[in-house]
Parts: sequence; structure tokens; C-alpha cells
Amino acid sequence: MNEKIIPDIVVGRLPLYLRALQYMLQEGRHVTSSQELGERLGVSAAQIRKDLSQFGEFGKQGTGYGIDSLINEIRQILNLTIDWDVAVVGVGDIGTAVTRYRGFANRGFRVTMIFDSDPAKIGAQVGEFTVQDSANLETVLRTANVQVAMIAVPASEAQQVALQLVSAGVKAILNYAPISLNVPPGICVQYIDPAIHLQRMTYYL
Amino acid sequence: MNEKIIPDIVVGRLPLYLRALQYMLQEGRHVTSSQELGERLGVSAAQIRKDLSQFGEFGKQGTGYGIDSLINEIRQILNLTIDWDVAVVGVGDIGTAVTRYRGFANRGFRVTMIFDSDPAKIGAQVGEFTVQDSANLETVLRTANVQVAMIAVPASEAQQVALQLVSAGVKAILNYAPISLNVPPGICVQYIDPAIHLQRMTYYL
DNA sequence: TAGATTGTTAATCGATTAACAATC
DNA sequence: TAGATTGTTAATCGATTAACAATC
Repeated sequence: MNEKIIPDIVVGRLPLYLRALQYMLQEGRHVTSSQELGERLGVSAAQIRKDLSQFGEFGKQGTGYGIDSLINEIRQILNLTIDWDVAVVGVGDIGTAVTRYRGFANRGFRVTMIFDSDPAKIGAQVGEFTVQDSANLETVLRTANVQVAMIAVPASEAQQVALQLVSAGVKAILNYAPISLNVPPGICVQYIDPAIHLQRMTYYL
Repeated sequence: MNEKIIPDIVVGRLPLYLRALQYMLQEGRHVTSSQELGERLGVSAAQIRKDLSQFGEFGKQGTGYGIDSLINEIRQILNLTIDWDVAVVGVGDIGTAVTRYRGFANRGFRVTMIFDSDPAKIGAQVGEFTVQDSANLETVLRTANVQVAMIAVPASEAQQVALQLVSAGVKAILNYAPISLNVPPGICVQYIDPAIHLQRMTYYL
């Protein structure tokens, strides 16, 4: 009764706002406006104000938004106040790249375990991690209470891995395999497929 | 006057349809329906029919769509009948992973050149390519008439690289750096930032 | 033919924008 | 105070869905 339903498209823009705000902070800025933020991101000022107003009143008339405080508000909204442990499944080029990726720091995530089913890879070292056997995935994830995972296995294995992750208690999956996953209701899935992004642009060329 | 304007959101779904159709073909299937395709992708049958009808009549009442012919239609629409040469800028973990990525085969793209500004990397071999000096980027891209590029450099360099690419004649940019790019009108940009995708899901956890 | 599925229309639904009173 | 910018409303715009005649 007190729970307003927030459109998913609004939720999806918050991370973009957050990223831009963190940049501004890094630049030593302390306040910004919906107009400035909108120009950076290519969205309208009205949209930013409307989006934020879904969650509260974070600005000051005449002044704008305090960057630091708005960052904290958005972090709270998105449940990013503490880092989420992330499991990576599949230690090919992509799995390796995301495991070593520096870009998660300060953004709410840290990879804490990696898995592969290839005996030649199990036991190997990637960054600070030892590749674990996918066969133990469910037990290990459950024990560590990991709720976020990335799939970086071949497309042919992705669906099966997804179901394993779900039964291990994972609730959010970022899938790098170029295939649509079927998961039970309540499980979030996001996709990264560079070919899809490129194909979307060639229409206009 | 004869050019219907197609909503970008429709264009954005075509690659998903194409990917699913190519999978079906691989499974030995020959026909499908808007309903079946919709179930696979989690979109409504009506939406698929509506989207496709923007471009022509590709189905048969009572039967559905010929998978092979629909694939060819979508390829034509998206300008994917011949492979696009793609330049990769930045040869870190991500740049290396996309350069070696097998997933572009049969989907309209092939990486043909890679660049980095780090003297320690220039001249090195990645897959079948030799890392070229970013300083020569504009000349090399112009000569080869490359119109598609991926940015995989640190965020601090991404904007500058983007402008270099634009002045080299690149029209479509896939940006892996976690920052919004400002480019002139007419230049397409797409973004891949795993943290953004993850942050979008944690709201629901 | 009977059954199935398209292409398309009209209705519904949701998102964006413009505008402005409130107020810092 | 005067200027600036928010939060919010109402109007506009666009996208999705339901429904069905057409037809394979």
C-alpha cells in the first residue's frame, strides 16, 4: 500500500546518473543541476527531475543537487551501500577480462570466485583467484551466499549454467553468452552481447 | 517521402530476433511463428508481428515465417549482408577479449585492426593482429575505410579516442569505457558497462 | 474444408515533455 | 531582493496490446 511501483526504465537510468555524478565528484565538483547532468548524458533535464522525484526530494530550488548527497541517495536506492560478491562462471577471454576488470571498484561489486568445467583450467590462477570446478558451483555459492553472477561460458552451456546458478540461490545474472536465457520469475537477467549492439548501429550506416 | 521513419526501439529488437532465428536454424528448424519466437525472447507475439510489418510482409498466414528467409530479410534491413571491418582501440584485457572473440563470425563483423598508445604494447601480437600505434589511427582507418570501432581504453582517454575515430570517418562506436561520450550528430554510439547492468539489477534484490 | 497465423487497426497503456508555482 | 532551479502537474507523444478480417 505504501510501495510505489517504480517503472523499470527509471531504475535503469539511475546507474547512468550515478556514474556521471561519481565522475563529477572526481573532478572536484560539489553541486550540479538537472540541466547540466542531462547535457552530459544526453537526456532531458525534466526527465532527470522526474526520475529522481519518484524516490524523494533530493535537490534544492535555485541551487540544484549536492553531488555527494545525491550519490549516496542513489546508492541507497540501488542497494549499493555495501559491495555485492560476484561469481564468474567461465574462464575464457571474457571471463578472465571481467575477473581482472578494475571498473567494479567503488561501484558496488567485487568478484570473489570463478568457475570453469574444463579440467585444464580448474586450479589455474586468474588474478588473485583459483579457478574452481563448476561441479561444486552450487555448494560453494550457497555457502558463501552469493546472489550475483556473470555467465561467460559458450552459448551452448549458458542455459544449463543459468539454472545451476538459480538453484544455488543467485538472483541476478549478467549473461555474456549470446543467447536468451529462460529463468524462473523473480530472477533478474541482463545481457551483454557486443554483436547485438553493433547490429543495432549498422541499420543507420 | 517514401522513407518511413522506424522507431529506434524497433530497430533495437531486430538483432534479438535475428539471433534467435539463427539459433533455430542451427537446431535444424525451418519455420517458426511470432508466438514461438516471442516465447523464446520474452516478448509478445503481437510486438514481433508489428515490428516486422514495419519493413514488409515476411510471413504466411496459417504457416508462420520461413526461418531462412526471415534471417535474410533482417540481415538486409540491418545492412549485415557483408561483414563490416571493425577497429579495436585499447589492448587491455577487454580489448584483447573482443579481438579474440569468436562470436562475431556469421553476425556481420570482423575485427581487422587493433591499436594502443602504450609503447610496450605496440608491435605485440594479439591473435592474428599486430598492435598498431594509436598515433596512426586516423590515417590507417581512413585508408582502410573502416566505419565501425570499439573503444576499450581507460575512461580518461575514451572521449579523446572517440573524437579521433570520428575524424577518421568512423560512424558507429561501441564504447566499453565507463563514461558517456559526446559525439557529433550522425555518429552512433552504444555502451557496454557491466557495472551499469549489475546496478540495474541490485535494485530488485 | 478446418485450423492456424499473419498483417493491421483501434484502443490502451505508459513515458516524455513543457510549463510553472514554490522556494532556496 | 532577483535569479535560478526544483518538484509536480497536465498535455503530448509514442509504444504496446488486443482483436480480428484476410488468407494460407
